[in-house]
Amino acid sequence: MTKEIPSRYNPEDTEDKWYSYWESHGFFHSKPDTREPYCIVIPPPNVTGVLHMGHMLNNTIQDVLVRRARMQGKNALWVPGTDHASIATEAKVVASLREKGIEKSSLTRDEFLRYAWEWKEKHGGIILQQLRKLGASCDWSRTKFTMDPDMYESVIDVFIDLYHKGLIYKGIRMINWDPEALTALSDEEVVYKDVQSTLYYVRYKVYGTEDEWITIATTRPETILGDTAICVHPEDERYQHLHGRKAIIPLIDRVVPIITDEYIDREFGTGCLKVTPAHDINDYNLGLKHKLDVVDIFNDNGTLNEKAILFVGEDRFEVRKKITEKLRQKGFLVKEEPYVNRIGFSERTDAVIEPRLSQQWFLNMKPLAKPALDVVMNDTIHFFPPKFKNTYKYWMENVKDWCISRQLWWGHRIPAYYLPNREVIVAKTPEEAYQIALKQYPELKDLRLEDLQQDEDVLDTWFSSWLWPISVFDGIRHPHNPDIEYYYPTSDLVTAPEILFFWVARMIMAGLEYRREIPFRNVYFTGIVRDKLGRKMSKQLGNSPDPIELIKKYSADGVRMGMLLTSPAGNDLPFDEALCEQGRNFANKIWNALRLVKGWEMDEKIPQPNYSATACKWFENRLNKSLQIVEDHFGKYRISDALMEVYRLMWDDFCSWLLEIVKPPFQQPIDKSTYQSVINFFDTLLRILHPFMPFITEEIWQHLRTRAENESIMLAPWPKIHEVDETMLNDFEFTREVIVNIRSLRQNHNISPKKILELYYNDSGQSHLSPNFESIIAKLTKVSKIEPFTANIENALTFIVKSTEFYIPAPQNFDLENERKKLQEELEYNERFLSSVETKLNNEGFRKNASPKVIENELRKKADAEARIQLLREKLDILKE
RNA sequence: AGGACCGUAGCUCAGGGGGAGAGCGCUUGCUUGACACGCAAGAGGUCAGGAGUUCAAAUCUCCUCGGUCCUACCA
Repeated sequence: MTKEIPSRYNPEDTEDKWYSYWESHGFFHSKPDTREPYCIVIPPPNVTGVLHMGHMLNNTIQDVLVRRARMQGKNALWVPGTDHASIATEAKVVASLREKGIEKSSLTRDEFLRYAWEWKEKHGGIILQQLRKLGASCDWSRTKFTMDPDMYESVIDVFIDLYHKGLIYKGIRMINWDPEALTALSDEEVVYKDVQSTLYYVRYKVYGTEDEWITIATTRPETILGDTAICVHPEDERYQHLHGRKAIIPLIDRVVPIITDEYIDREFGTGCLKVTPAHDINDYNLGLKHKLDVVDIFNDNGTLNEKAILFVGEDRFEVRKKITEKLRQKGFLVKEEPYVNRIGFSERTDAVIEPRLSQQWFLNMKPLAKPALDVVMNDTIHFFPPKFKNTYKYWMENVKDWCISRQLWWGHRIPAYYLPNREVIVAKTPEEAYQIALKQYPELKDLRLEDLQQDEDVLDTWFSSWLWPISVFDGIRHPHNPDIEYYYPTSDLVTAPEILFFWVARMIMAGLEYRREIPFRNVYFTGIVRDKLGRKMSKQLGNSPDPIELIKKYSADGVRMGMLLTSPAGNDLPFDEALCEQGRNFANKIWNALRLVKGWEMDEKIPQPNYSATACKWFENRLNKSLQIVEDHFGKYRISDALMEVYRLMWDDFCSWLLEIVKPPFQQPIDKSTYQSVINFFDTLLRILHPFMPFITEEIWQHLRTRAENESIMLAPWPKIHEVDETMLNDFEFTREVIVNIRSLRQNHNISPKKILELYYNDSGQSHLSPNFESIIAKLTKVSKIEPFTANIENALTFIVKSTEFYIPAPQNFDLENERKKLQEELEYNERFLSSVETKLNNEGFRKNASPKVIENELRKKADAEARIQLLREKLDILKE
């Protein structure tokens, strides 16, 4: 009748078994129906990626939310997918081609893309495969990729639409150039680091003088070749005489104006700035303002071009060394000093970013940002934790236009077509562009389709991810299809605060622009996973454990629990393997609880003992109390707190208390009523635990009762909360304290656990000992009788719970001195406590201002303390004799 | 430089004006007929420091010190 239960839980086999069971039965699949929808779209990981600890955390949380929603009877859908990560993927493909001896430059665009797709098919699915190991209940039939044909088309449609709305434009701007990847980067893709460098002081001769000089300070002497001005502060007394004059650039002898601007910091260096509008954003702005020439001296790859005159074809860092030497030789270098400055690096290639003037496509963000700011500030979208609203607000109010073009091949190619007359047409296909061109420019009579040249660039990856919650349901191309209308807006988004602007903000903008509706109701920001030293886990540092190895060691359930336990929303998560160990231990504990319960033999004839009946009633209430707490935690997205509550309920209340109370003596059967209650409780506990530890809960749930084929705990209903009888809980708490005291006395006085004792209590006050609980005390502490005491008992061990005094006649000589000491300490503590309460009560201000409830509470504290003090004194008196 | 958040037990964190909490770790004792990945009992805190508001402050306000993160970037 019962399946054989192995003595040891084997997670590896079990987890694979249940995952394929769930998947093959289509339990993850969702389609629109009449139920309330619950939907999460996965933050799409890179196709190039492998699972790291950040993913583990993020996806575990999503799975918890989805599984719970599913059990709550909602139509739950978790949409998986990946993004194409243009820079990272292209870099990987280029590298792998190079290993084969193929240079990207020798390939046509189409040839290269064939290789890229090949690479994607081979390596792109790893991370989604790994998510299955974690137990992720994604609807795999809906797996999306940002370059799927429908997704691709959505991106192109949006580009065209925004272009026609006048929000997308092409312009020359100072952008962040990655000379290694040979592409522009957005501001968000640049990471600044402190770098030890040198500040070079270089003197320029003042034009028209024999020996008059002006000295500037720079960290980039190589850019001297692109200088088009020298700038000083208009009020700087040192340079008044130079206003309106000119200076000669060393080595190349170009004559440039000396201009004045209040932008200059007089304190820095010499208070004199060389201006290179082509290679520095601030200089560029100065150049615009003062109408300076722009001399761009760099090639795409960071080497110098012929405009530099000197060092043509050499790398910028080589040139820095060489020009410094040359300036020194010719007496232009006045001094060098060490200097720490912040330098931008490419997030992807780690190359030093070159600020560069370039023609790029931009998206005007201001009109999109305003409504997106409002929905967050007025809590239409909730942020957890809410502190991120501040950061969001700041960014949205200071939003800059988004550079959306990238000089790459892997990605969504910009649908812009250039005509021979250098005009540009934005259209979905070359044919369409051709037709428009004919209409728009009748003068181009001989225009042929082949004359149109499509823009070479692709779009920033985020320009596809920002549509994710809409495009995964094909809601851009078909705004009224059943999926988008049913699942959108999605429920929760779980992501890292690092991509608040990259992604979250932009999704909100896109949602409002294309659906007139928010994309999700709640955003849960996870913490950043750090190592024990507080460093962010990263591939570069090599301080991140391999999640798959962790799962092998501790089981997926164990790792999930480890991730969840200390991860309050938005806080950093200092990861420690010990947490996974704790998860594994917990799994072992539940497993053994199953073995215990299923090992019992049930006998319908025997009556239910009083202790079991009472314990079951208590546990029923305890369970509901916990459910209330868990519900509250979930409502606040406090997942780790919710799990901890369940953990303690299962381990402490269920295993350590309930099971120990109802456990029948060795090889004796258990009564039917208790047995059924315990099985019911166990069933409920497993259901509450299932979202956190899906695998072992399924395994045990299937063992617990005979289940039909097609049944799964995944689909079992989330327990309903019933009312809680607080008196019951208080009574049990009192009982528990009595039991702990007795156990403690046994240990402190070396009384064998097997020795039978007697327990007497002082019945004079209002006793807190409820008769129903006496049988529990008797069972768990091996006392033979529990009675009110009548006469003084000599040689008794005593303890006090609330204001009831308990006596245990000592079976042997106990440590009198020790006992006296403990009583004395307790007495002193109580006296101190009483005096603090009395001070408060005697304070007239307190009696006048405090609420009656508080005063009543203080009076009760006083009465309790007085009673305890009296009892302690009496006991001490007896012991002194 | 500007802003946000945070300093509570050895560690990681809850709590948020009226009796200091949890998990892990630690100590002690246990072959307790489910579990040593365990059972039981314990120890451990001037709630960072200072001032103020209040009858009452870990909690509210201000200052100091320390930490984390975000934004901007000075040649």
